[in-house]
Amino acid sequence: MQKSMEKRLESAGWRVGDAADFLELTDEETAFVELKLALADYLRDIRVKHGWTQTYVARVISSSQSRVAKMEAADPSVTVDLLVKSLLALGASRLEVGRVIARAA
Amino acid sequence: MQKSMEKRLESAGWRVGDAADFLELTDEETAFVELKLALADYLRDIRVKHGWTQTYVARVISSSQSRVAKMEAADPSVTVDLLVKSLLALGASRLEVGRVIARAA
DNA sequence: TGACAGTATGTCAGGTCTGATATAACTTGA
DNA sequence: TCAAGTTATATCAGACCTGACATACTGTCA
Repeated sequence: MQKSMEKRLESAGWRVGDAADFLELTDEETAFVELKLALADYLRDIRVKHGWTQTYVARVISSSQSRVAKMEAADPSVTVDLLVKSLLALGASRLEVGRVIARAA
Repeated sequence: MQKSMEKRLESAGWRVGDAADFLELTDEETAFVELKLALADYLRDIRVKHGWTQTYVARVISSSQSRVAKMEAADPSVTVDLLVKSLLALGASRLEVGRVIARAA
């Protein structure tokens, strides 16, 4: 695993220390977090591409600015459900969502 | 929308009546439910293909038989998170999950 | 430097989801 | 038909997630 990914995982609220510590994450857990990170990144991409603020996005998806920030950070308190619903609310298609998830890790 | 899909949505706990009632479901909501149904169907496919019982799957994913049944029925009380985690626990890859979601509605 | 817009982080009450349990319904073979 | 195996449905306490709010941080412009 690359350092950059470890950093993302850490800031996403997952402890990633030395090799021994890292073994605490099973393959499934890693896959799940990466999947969440992919959705989170995509959410930010869409927002930035359109020049929207987190506050604006929050209004569109009936949430709050702070939660949008947490979503983009793939915070552990954010579910895949919320990410997917948000993406759909912002106009992304089911096909798009699937492709984002399927993108090679 | 086909009758068969309306039936799936209904049994998944979503009210689908006449045309007017149907309008209560927004496009996003429909896309989200269909996404869940796709994951649910895939979970059942994997299980049946391997000849596993719901009880066995429950043990593998550290859950209960009743919840596996609800998952396969795409019950409203089941989240996408749970479906995705379960699929990953059963050996499905992130790529596979993405493809299932992306499959044309 | 200050003021401002935007983003990040911490907290929490209320609502939702989860595994577990009980039990009903369905299938299949003898 | 009965019994055993499997799946479906109902319920609930405890765990978790959510939007909202407060506040801190960051960048930018004058």
